[in-house]
Amino acid sequence: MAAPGPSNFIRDIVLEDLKANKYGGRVQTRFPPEPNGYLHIGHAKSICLNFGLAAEFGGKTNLRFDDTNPSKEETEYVESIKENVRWLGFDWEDRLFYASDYFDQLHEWAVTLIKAGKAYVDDLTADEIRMHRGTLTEPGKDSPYRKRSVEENLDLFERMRAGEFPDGSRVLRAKIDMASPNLNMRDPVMYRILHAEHHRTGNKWCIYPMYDYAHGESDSIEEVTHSICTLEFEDHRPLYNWFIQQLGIFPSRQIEFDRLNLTYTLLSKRKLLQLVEEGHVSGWDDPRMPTISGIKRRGYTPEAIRNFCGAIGVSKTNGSIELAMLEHFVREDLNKRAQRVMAVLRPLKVVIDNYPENQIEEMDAVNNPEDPSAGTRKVSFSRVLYIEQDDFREDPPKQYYRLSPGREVRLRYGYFVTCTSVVKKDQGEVAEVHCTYDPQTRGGNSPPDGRKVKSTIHWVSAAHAIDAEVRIYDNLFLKEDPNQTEAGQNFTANLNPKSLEILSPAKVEPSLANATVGNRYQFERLGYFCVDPDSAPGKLVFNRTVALKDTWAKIEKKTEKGSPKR
RNA sequence: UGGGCCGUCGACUAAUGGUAGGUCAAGUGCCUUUGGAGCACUUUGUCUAGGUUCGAAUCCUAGCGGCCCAGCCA
Repeated sequence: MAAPGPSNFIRDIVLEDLKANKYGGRVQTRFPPEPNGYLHIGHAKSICLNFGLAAEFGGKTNLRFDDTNPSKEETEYVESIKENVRWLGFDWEDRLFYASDYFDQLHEWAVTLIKAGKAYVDDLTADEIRMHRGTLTEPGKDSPYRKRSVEENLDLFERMRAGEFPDGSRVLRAKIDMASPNLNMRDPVMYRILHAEHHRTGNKWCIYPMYDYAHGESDSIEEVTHSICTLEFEDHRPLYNWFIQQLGIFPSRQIEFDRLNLTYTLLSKRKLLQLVEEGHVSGWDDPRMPTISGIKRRGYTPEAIRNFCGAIGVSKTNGSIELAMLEHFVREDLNKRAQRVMAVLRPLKVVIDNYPENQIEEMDAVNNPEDPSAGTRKVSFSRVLYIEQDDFREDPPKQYYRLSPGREVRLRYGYFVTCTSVVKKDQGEVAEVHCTYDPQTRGGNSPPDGRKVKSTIHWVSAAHAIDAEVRIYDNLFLKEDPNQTEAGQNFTANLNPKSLEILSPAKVEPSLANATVGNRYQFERLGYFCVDPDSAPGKLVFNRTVALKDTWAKIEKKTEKGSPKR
């Protein structure tokens, strides 16, 4: 048993069922992805819910691939899904299942239903079936094949299975009610003919069960007690229950919850696939993608994602979580664990004129103020440094506390420096800044006279810094709801052309020389960054996971409205 | 327009007929060798109208609004 999980209505139901001893005190859940794409943060919500709930009550969670459609499913996807679930920190132990494990049983049950007069082979074309289905407001019409004898149905279904008929020529349908107000009950298709190779069963089958026929039974076979799924399957529940009742098999209880929506992001496997296929992103694991692989590469931690999933709750209202909520949980987690380091993204040369030409000092820097056990390290200080271009303004606006002519600031763990002059390029652009330092402020300590400084900025020693490429990410989409488009456009019209900005060369402190892929750091005053797999020996590539909260950016944005900037 | 589901601060979510609370966001102040972090404080909410009740976010009725369903996809 684990600690109590976050309260929600599904947990309440489980609690009630436990109290009523409904399943002999058992809690069995499952996470049932279709292996037709990569998992995304929305799936993480479901994974946390299913695994979390079972763990809390000493139950088990199965990983089951709902692989009933061979034309869309691939082994690459099952591997990525297994890896992602594991990375998130969950373990299905020996309970890895596939709906395809149940194809024989499902087929046998289909025969049972035919024998009971509850299923029939229909020769209508797909178009004809659609026309017979009726509409939302009008009942459907019975297929002319609905009254076939059991013998004929058995014979035809067997010949479907034997491969006698071409794709699409016949289907097996449940015989329920063509006048049902619930369209799912209007004689739904159970089996279709698909002469396609399945990623696991190969060419054994040329008929494949529909999800609606396979899903409930798969849960039943696994004796899943609480079958948790998203809202759109609510209308399907009566159908799943119908099959279970006709067959007299273990009744799992289906409970539906709202799928995750996140502002500025798309959570649809189909659309994510489109982004990959059309090359709008570099792949399923592009750090701008909301896939587990993408946010992992971006530098998110499993803990942050789990905390997020716990915090957003579970309900049946369809809403959209602000992206800021997700970002909060990465910052919260990384703040505690990420080592601090100094890095300059857009370098501006600073010369400290009164600092001895060949002198180098090793300054002590704290690795993580949130975690004293992380210790300290040395950083080299010298006469020529780089600071952030943003940290200098020749003509500082109100409330800008950083370096500007005549102003003194602290170089973190270095010295107090005062800007004395500026060297410009022909175009008037600032090429370098000259300063003087106060030797009495070594380590960045306040001088004996008690002089205070309004700002502390980061720096790297020009002679010691190493080059790196830094990738800055912004939202992939410009609109809160990427699906909101004008007529004739699709969501790709909302793509943010500036979602990726590459900064190179950035200058980072030399302690980063042996950073390895996946390592996460806080670049002081900038944000959290991690080493990208594109890195190679001597060529570091960092992804910005998320920026630090930026009070100055907020002030600047606010004043920008009223008055022109600068 | 048939059926199903859902409406609580800007966002998400609690309150299970009895004080509308939490998180994020926003704002203010304190603190600070990160304009980070932390701490303190503040603003804003029960879709509407009736009804039941000593008492309603909660129960009932009627409206209004949103989402889903007419794949041989899942």
